[in-house]
Amino acid sequence: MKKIEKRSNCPVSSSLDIFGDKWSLLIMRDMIFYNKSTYGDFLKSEEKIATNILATRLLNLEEHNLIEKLEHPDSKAKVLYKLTEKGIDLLPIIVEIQLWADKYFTLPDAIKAIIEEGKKDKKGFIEALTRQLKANIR
Amino acid sequence: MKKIEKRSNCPVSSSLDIFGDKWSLLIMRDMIFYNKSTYGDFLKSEEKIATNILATRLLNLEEHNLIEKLEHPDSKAKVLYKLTEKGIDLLPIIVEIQLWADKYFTLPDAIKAIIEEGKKDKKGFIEALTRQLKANIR
DNA sequence: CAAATTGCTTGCATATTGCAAGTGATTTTT
DNA sequence: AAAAATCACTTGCAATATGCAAGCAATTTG
Repeated sequence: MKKIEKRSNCPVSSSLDIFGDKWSLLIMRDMIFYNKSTYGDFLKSEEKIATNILATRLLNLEEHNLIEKLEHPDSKAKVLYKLTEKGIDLLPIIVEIQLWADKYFTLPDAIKAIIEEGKKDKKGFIEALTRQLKANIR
Repeated sequence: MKKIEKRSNCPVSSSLDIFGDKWSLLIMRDMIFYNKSTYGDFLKSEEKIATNILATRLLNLEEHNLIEKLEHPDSKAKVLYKLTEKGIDLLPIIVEIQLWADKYFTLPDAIKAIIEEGKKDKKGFIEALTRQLKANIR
């Protein structure tokens, strides 16, 4: 599969060993904020991930238990990718990235609207969304 | 130099376009938490970044104004890399990564000690360290 | 003033990413 | 029930990024 080498015991380094690439957090964003759950959903994202890269990233996320691969209830042809608690717990990181970007980039209004809640009440927003997402996986 | 293509207007995507690789946040960690400021300092880090990679990452961070390259006060042979406000503002992201790692990895005690403060009073810790770092760049 | 240090650059091997075109298993359409 | 479309990938190959080792010019140190 993949060679997973841990560069050090530093928490930042160890975390980046798992999701420190250009795509993993975008997949997690898709699942957390846009409820995407199938291979096709991810392929349709604005950033246009290549299909083979998507496959390897999904595998990696699954191996590290950030997501789970399940049978899709609607069809045998589909696969359901589902967030785990460990994956949902990346939300605070993603929110902080959004807030940083909000401070230093000019963002489209549609996106600013999504961020607005986290800006006004970060803790509350993260807690509420986390609770909602975790309720969904039980 | 480098081809910088913005994949989309998504804040997460745009941010990852800048620091979404395996090394950039480690350099920022070194500057924020360990007061590293020279090329040699970064090379000495536990993760053993290759010298050419370090050079390109520093250039990239500088181009995006996360760090500044200045004359070193002690010696003309040295270069001083200094955090900018934009760079210091990555601290909340790094702290959230540390807290996530603390939850899901077994970390060495020495590192747990550093994280402990952020765990007990995240907001206070981030604010205090941010203030301190920003005081240093004026 | 020779040796060491500092901050890189250069060349080359290996690994990762990206693109385009399949493929086989289902599912939908006719 | 056959044909077409959808779905989740895989495969081959080119382009790019990473990693390793050596080299180098400008200081600085002994």
